[in-house]
Amino acid sequence: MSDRPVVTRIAPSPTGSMHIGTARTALFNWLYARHTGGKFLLRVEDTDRERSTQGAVEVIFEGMKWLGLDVDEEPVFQFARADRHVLAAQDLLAKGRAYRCYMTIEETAAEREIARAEGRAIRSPWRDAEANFNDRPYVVRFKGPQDGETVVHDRVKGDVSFKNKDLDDLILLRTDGTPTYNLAVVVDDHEMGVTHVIRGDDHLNNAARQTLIYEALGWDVPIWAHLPMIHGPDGAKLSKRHGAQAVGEFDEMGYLPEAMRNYLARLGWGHGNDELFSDEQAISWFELEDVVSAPARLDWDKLNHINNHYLRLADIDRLAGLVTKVHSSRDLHLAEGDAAILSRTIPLVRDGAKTTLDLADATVFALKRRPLELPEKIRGLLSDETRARLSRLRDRLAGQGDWTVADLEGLLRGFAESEGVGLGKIGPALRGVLSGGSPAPDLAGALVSLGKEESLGRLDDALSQPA
RNA sequence: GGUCCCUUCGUCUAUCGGUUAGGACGCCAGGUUUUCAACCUGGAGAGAGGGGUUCGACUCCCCUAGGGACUGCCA
Repeated sequence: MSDRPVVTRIAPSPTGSMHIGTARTALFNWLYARHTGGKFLLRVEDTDRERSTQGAVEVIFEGMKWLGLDVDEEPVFQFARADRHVLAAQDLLAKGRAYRCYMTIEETAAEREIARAEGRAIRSPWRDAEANFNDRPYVVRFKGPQDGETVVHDRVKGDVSFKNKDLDDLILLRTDGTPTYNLAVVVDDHEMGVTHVIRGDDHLNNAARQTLIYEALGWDVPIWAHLPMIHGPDGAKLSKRHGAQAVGEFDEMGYLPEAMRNYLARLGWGHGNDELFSDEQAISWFELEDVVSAPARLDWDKLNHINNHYLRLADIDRLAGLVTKVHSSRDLHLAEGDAAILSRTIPLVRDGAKTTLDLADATVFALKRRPLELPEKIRGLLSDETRARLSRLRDRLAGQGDWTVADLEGLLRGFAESEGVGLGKIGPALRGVLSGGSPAPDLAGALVSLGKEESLGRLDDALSQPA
C-alpha cells in the first residue's frame, strides 16, 4: 500500500486508568509517525457508554501529555461518529454482507456453549434466513465467508492465516442500534486515513475479522503491526499487584517521562546494542521490522537505572520543582530560601537517586529547621574530645572564604591532618550534627548544600547542647 | 475445548546459516570510602526438548512441552 503518507493512531478506551501497555503502544505509533514524517492521531474509543467516563478521558489526555507524545490533530471521539458506523453497517446489509440476527441474548449464550463444546465458532440460524421482521429486536451480524482463509500480513508477526470457518459472524450493530468495536475501528481507521494499525497483539485475532470487513466494504486494508504485550516481572499479565500499571502511577513514583520513553522503547524494540538514547535517535532508528515478537516483562531495576540516567541529565530547576511537589505531597512545605537550598543540594545527591522520590528523601536533611533534634545515636557520638574537635573545626570553617565542595574537601582533609587523626574520627559526628540523622551527601557536599551560615549554626546548636 | 501468537543469560535484547553467542540491568568478588549511593576493575550467567533440511544451525521446517491472547450485544 503505497506512497500515502503514514498515519498512525492510538485508540484507548476511557474506562479507567491508562495502562502502561497502552503507553508503549502510543509511543511506538508516535515513533513510527515521526520517523516517517507522517501523522499520529488519537481516537477515544468511548462506544461502551456504560463504562466510559469523562474522568478517564482526562486521564488519557494527561497521560499522553505527560509522556510527551504530541498528536497531530484534534482527538476523535468514536461515539460521536456512530452514525458513520451505522451507515457502513447498512451498506454491508445492502450488499448482502451482513444480516439481521434475531437470536435473543439467551439463545446466543446457549449457542455459544454448544459451539464451544463442539470446538467451533458460533453460528446464527438467521445467517441465510434473510428475514426482516420489524417488530422483533435484532442485531446486525457480519456475514463472513465460510470457505477459504484470511491472511493478516503483519509487519511484526509475519503472515498469519486464519480459516474463515473459524471466524464467527461478529455483531456489527447491537440490539439498540449502536455500533460495536469491530465495526467502529474499521470505519474510523478508514475514514481517518490510518495507514498503519499498530496495536497490542491481543487484537491479532480481530485483525482477521476486520480484514474481512474492510474487504466487504471495498476499502484498502491497512498495514498491521501487532505488538507483543507487557507482562509483570513474574510473566503474568501486568496488574496492580506488580506495583503499577497505570501511567499516572509511574509519575507519582518519581519517574521522568523521558526515562519512561527510553525504557518503554527498549521493551519490545531494539537498535543493536543501544540502551540509552534520545527521542531524536529513537525516531530516526525506529522501524516496525525491528519490533520484537515475544512478550516482555517489566523490569523495575532497569527502569530505575534508566531513570537515574535521566535524573543526572535533567535541568536542576525542573528537578527542584518536581522534588518540591513530592515534599508538599508529604506535607513538607518549602519556606523562602528553600528553593535555593534544593538547587544546591540536588546536584550533590542525584547520582545516587533512582527517582524524584529518592531525591526528596535525600534533600530533607537540608530543609530541616534549626535547632535540629539530634537522635540519641548521634548525641552519643559527641564526647568531650569530639566536641572540642568540632569546635576547632567550626572555627576553621568560620574562616573559610570559598564555600565549594573542592575547597571544603581540602579544608576537611587539612583539618584532620592537623588533628593527627583520620577523617573517620570526625566524619560521623560532623555528619550527624549537620544532618540530624537523615541521609546526606558526603561531608563537603552537605556543607555546601546547607551553606556557610546554616552549617555553622547547626554546629553551634550541637556544641551548645548539654552533653 | 477451538483458533492464533510466543520461546537466546534471572530480566531486556544483539545475532538476520559459519561468532570464543555480544551488550545492558541485576547478581557475585575486589577497589574507592565519613553514611547510603554513585563510581572503577574483574567474574558467573543463555539458544525449552526432540526430530529433520544443510558441508554447517540459535538462525529454516515439523513435532512436543511451557507461556500468552482471543473465543462478549467490552474495547
